[in-house]
Amino acid sequence: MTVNIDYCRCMVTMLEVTDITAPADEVCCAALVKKPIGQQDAEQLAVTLKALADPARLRLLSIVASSQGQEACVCDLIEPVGLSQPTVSHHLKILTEAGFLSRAKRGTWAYYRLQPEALTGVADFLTI
Amino acid sequence: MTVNIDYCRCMVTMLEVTDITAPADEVCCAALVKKPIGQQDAEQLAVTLKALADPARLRLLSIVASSQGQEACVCDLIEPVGLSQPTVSHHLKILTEAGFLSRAKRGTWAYYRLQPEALTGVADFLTI
DNA sequence: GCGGGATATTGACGAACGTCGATGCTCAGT
DNA sequence: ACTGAGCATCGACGTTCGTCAATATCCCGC
Repeated sequence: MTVNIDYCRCMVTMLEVTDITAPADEVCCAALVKKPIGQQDAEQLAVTLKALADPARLRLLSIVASSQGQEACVCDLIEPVGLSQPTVSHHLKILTEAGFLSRAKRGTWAYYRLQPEALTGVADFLTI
Repeated sequence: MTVNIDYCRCMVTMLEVTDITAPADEVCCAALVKKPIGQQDAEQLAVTLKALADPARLRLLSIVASSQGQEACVCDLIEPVGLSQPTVSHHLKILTEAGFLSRAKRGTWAYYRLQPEALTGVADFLTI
């Protein structure tokens, strides 16, 4: 697996790692491992991870992601996850605010679409 | 970024994706995106992600990871995170049970060491 | 503009979580 | 053995979270 400098830059700016003092023996990335992150960065990252850390939201995200066009409306999600409509809307809102989904209203339907960059962004954080 | 088949196999076995019916137009990985995950898999993955989804635990993990030998004892972690010793022990236990840290007692000290595979395992889940 | 369908918001409730002080446990040195 | 240091566990507290029923909002077709 090769990781180029662009992936790193995305993370570096997000974590504002401006003064890297750790030994530069690694190629790139893994901001979490290079240098202790600050309190604010930790809180922001925790919010993002907390959006994923729920079985219902993981299933919703997975259903949307595996739908054609990586897109689905709320009415198609209620029955598969077995939760009430307000609860599904609640979870979709959290996923959207965290950047994992985007929302587009067409008619009376609300279509949620996967934002793959958000997933890869989190993944790069955890990759050595 | 190239992802080989071995990374995929690791995830496939973990999610027991035995009957992949989704179109095989993608090379590999991203079990979350290929096919809707089941309830049990979602709960297990949520437990793992929930272990990361806390500012104190992210900071602890980051401090341990950036220590020499990717290892640190509890007494070295209390002051940097600014929490009580019982709270630090509590968080370290959660991170250890989730597989992100390992614990080794030497004398009266308990040394926690980073388990990088756990991080890459989660990252592969989220990578397209 | 009215009625009905799809979705979002509100309010409420129980469960889970993060935190701490107090206490228990284990090991090293005396 | 006794003592102190390092760490884990326990019990308790306030907060956050996930969930639902009820209600509000938006939009389309008549």
